[in-house]
Amino acid sequence: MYQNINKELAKIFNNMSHIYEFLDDKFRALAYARAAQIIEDLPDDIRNYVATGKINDIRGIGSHTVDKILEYIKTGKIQKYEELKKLIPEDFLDLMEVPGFGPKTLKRIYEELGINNKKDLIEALKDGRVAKLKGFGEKKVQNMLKGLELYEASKNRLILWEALQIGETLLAKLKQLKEIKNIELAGSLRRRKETIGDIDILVSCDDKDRDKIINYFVNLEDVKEVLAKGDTRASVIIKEKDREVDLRVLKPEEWGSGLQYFTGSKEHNVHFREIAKQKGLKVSEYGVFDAKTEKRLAGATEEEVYEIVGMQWIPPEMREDRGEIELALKKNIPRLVELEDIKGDLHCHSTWTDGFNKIEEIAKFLLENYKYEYFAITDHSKAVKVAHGLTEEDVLKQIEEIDKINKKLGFEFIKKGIEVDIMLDGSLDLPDEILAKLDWVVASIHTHFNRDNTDRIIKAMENPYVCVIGHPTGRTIGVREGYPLSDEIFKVAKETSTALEINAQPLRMDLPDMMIKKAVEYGVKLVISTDSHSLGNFAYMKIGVANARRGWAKKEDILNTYSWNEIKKFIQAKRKKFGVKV
DNA sequence: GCCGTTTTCGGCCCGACTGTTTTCAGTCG
Repeated sequence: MYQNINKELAKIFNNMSHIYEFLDDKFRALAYARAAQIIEDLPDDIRNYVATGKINDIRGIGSHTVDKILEYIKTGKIQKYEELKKLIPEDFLDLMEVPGFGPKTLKRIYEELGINNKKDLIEALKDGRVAKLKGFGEKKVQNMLKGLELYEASKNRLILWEALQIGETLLAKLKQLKEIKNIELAGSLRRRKETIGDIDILVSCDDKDRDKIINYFVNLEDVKEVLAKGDTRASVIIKEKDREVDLRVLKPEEWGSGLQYFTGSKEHNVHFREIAKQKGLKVSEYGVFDAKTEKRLAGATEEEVYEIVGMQWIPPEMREDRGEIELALKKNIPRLVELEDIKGDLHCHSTWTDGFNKIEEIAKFLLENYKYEYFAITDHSKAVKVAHGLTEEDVLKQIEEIDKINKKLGFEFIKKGIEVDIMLDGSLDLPDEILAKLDWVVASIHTHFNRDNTDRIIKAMENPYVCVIGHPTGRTIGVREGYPLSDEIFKVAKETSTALEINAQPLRMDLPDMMIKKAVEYGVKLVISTDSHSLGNFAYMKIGVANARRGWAKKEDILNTYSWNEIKKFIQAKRKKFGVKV
């Protein structure tokens, strides 16, 4: 059992990258930034890669970096980093993340004004000393102060769900302009990252309509402040959450290359362009060109942009440079799961515990608003006292009620389920005789978040009646990190025919994308669930599917894309394996 | 510091905007 060290190591390499930027060694800076990103993205503790020797096969991590990783594992320190830190004021490492505070700017302030901390720097910005430096000026200083203010305010990024709401609202308003030919959300929002910094909107139109569209955008009632406004783009701060929204305006023939470029990720684009370059092509947001003749070869659609570089179109959710480019070159991009594939929601709560709606109400709502074939009521069990969890008797009574409602509906729309609690020792807080009477059993951890919970989850998976592990890592985005888990859980999930949940609550998104990817590699079945506590929550399915796609999950990896009969086979197979009554 | 079907040396994605200039550097995405 271990505490994953990838994050701390990535942070160090990221800081080293900043220091090299400060020292004007931008290519070393780039190399370290890449190494940091790669390490942060690793699905496993880096020590496992060291132990198996796989560390030497990772593209972007060379021998010098490996040496530093080994040094860190052995001593808890990296000598080179300790030396580098002495070359830059401590505060500047964080400051370099602030818009307007680039390495050159900070260095000149340091060298010419002798300022080496954030407090003095703010003072010098305010009293005019910085503005007097050659090449600086009043406006630049104001922008730096503004950047600092914004940085402090937006340290917490928006969660995907909030960003999507904001983005789609703005999209709807812009769509009213008939001059707009194409429109899409771009950036990390289009890739459906779990947290979003800025919101990017892309439109295409004829040249003559550009001004009108940009002016319409910066004058929307949602806009609090205009940061920049040019011929091809505008940046604003919107009132809601003080968020930056960028609008880019493209020509119709540049739509594909522009959308590809502004969707990112940066790492994906850099890799993509490198490959294009090797093939004698030059890619920019304006199109794909022959590097020699400058002849324009593609750009109107994303498909043709990827195709001319010899690749399949890549779904935005995969564009993180995690191997998707290699797949696309081999024309092996999988058909990822889609919202329309989902046949039911297998985790929700009713008024029996902490939900807001009665079971019958939920059933009618889902029949009217979703094309689901089934859904499961999975209220809490008795250990969850704050939610008035169900006792054995309560479960039996709820089964009766569901039977009655199903009879009224004329078919078995509602499946009888439970979200049973996993105790500290891995046992469940309801007996097997009760679980055996239910159609669907979610087992979840709601206590002891500060320990490695691999053992508890494995023990729960070894219960023949547990169908799926709910929100497996227990994380809350921006609030609480998930508890450590070893890869053993994927192995045991596969062996015991237990599914893992992709919980779609906006603050959970649990499993996280990289663990979904790993589960898929292990051949583990997944269930995308909203964990709804009110009718509006069922809409979260959209971001659950998005998260699954970020983990490269296909339709067949997701259990609730199957009919109930097929799901029953999955459940029965597990019970058979454990030799209990099917 | 990384990487290699032209390379173990010499490259490392590309262009717009801003503020400061009067042709450009720095920053950003």
